[in-house]
Amino acid sequence: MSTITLKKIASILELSIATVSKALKDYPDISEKTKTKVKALASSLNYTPNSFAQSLRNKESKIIGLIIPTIVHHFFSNIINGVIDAASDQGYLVITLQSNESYEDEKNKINLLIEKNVDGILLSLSDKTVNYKHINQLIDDGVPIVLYDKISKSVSCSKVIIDDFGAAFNVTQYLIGTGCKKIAHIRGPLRPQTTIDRFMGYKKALEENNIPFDNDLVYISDNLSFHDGYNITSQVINDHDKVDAIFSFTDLVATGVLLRLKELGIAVPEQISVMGFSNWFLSTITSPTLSTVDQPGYEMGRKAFTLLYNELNQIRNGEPIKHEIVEIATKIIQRNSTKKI
Amino acid sequence: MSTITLKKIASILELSIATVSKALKDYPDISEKTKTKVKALASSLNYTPNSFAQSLRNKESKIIGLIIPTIVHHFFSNIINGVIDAASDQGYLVITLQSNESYEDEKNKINLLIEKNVDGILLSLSDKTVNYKHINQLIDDGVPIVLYDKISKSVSCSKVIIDDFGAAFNVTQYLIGTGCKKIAHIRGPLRPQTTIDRFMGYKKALEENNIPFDNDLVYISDNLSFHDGYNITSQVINDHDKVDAIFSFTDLVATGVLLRLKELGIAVPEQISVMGFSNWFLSTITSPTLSTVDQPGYEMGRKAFTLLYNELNQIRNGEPIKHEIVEIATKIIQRNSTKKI
DNA sequence: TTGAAAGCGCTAACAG
DNA sequence: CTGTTAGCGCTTTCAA
Repeated sequence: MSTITLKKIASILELSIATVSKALKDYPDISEKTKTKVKALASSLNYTPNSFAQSLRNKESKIIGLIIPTIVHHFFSNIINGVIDAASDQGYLVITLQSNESYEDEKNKINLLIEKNVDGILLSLSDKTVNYKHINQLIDDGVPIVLYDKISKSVSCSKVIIDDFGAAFNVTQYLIGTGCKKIAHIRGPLRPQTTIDRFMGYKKALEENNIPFDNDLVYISDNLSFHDGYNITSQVINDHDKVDAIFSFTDLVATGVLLRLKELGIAVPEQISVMGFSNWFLSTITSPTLSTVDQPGYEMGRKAFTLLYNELNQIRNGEPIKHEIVEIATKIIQRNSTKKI
Repeated sequence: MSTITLKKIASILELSIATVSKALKDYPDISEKTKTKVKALASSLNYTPNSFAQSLRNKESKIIGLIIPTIVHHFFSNIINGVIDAASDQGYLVITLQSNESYEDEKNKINLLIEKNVDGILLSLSDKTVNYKHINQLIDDGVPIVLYDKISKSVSCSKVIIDDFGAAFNVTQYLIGTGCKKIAHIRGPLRPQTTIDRFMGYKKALEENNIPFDNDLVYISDNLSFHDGYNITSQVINDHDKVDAIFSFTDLVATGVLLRLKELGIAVPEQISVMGFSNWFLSTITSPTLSTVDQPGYEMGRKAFTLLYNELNQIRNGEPIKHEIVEIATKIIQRNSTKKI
């Protein structure tokens, strides 16, 4: 494909490059006649502007970077999908990179993106990231950035988060509403804010319902795995009498809970209600199907892009940049592992 | 960030832009002294070359496009991951786009990528794509493209495929080896080559073992869904006596099979063996766990990029372009839904 | 060993 | 209404 350039079109039509350029962009100061002539030739020649030249002039690439902790992951896949869709609605393309929950990777991937002159970055902090110099550096350099899902309060930029606290609060409230009184909680590792918030929501709901919080009913799953759920369930049953609900901070772990309970001959939900979190696909095919919390990843992705897009526009218009923090609401998906109200 | 350019560095050091450029790239005709001086300043100023200018000169973006039928999908996520990893090993970044299994989307997304001047494209054909003009156009235009997973024989370019025929053949052979004699097959829709190949592999293995092929034992799942598996199992049991194995062309459907068999009180694998295909995560948490075929998505992604990269190099070196067709081997994952040999 | 100059393809201010 | 010109930041040839 001997590439078509404005120059080529100009020379064929015996016009100047500038005129051709303007004609193609419908500048008002070009006659209709030339416009149609130029456009006709351009489209028949299958002209596409050279994006490098455009970017070089306009100082924008119409490409954004997306750094995701783990690509092979249902929730994050949905986020990727939402970001790509929302971006493409505005004519943006997205370069995706994976941080592998590693601080080093996170820094390196950010650099790669910066070197490619992306217009902005969408980032979910890795679990291991504890200092935010690299992020603050970006912000100081004027690179628009929005944090999604795993964020930090000590970084000043736009953010999109799931309302984990509220979600866990509602779940616990809901379990209590179905008559549960002794609710165990399987929480995640101590670090990420999300698992902290879910734990706090659980605790708060107990308190508001005058159920004394018992720390012995809280178990930690470090691996977020099916087996953790399985093993912890054995412990729960061993340690306590009359537990009537287990609220797991993620579906996969809850799936392990379900299996272990079935093996132990404990009826779900009659004897023990089981609640997951995330609404992964697999929660629809366990037996019984798993009640859970829908985390709208797709919507989160869309929203994250939108916030970035807003900042991009503010910059373009020379307006002051307004950071925005958006909480995405979750909703309880009631299936067969919990009692009806 | 008042961006640092070669010009700026040059003026600070009172050198010419050309010298600075060459010093940074270790040209042999620059003195060590200036080189170190230039490099020191550049790194202290945090200089990163403007990628647009570079691309404009070098006519390459070091970005490739990846068109994926469905982003939220375990197998495809793995492919994305493999592509991104392999690309980043060679300093390439990847823009991901989704075709939604739509012919129109496929064409549009390709255009977006072309407009961004990506160096090459990785594409899995949508199920609805029946004519290949747009692809052949690309190839004629000299855009390197490699097809992965869902390919077409009528397009002449590099390709990476799963050996579906061989995989299904091996599965069937394996089932026969465990003593199964009346093996039902749940196949996918008529169109995509993958489901055809799996069906053909099944058939061939029966023939080679002198088991007469019976078309009544072949069922079609149109939705690739859990419920299809569930419902078809009812039919299978209803239609036939003594079926001793059900080989489903995908895990999700097999999961439905397992549930229905359990409900019917049919022991797996004692009475009926169940075999899936794809080794999705969910096959590890069914009960019993599901024997299946591992489709190495990650490896496929890596390989697809590698083929593209090879072509890119051939072009750069002015060599003739060699198309390569690679078949990725699968392996049987033996779990508890089939009898041991 | 260094630098001047041309040019990649496009845009936009300005002149005619 | 059209064209000239300068310049975005970089690379590379050729001259000094």
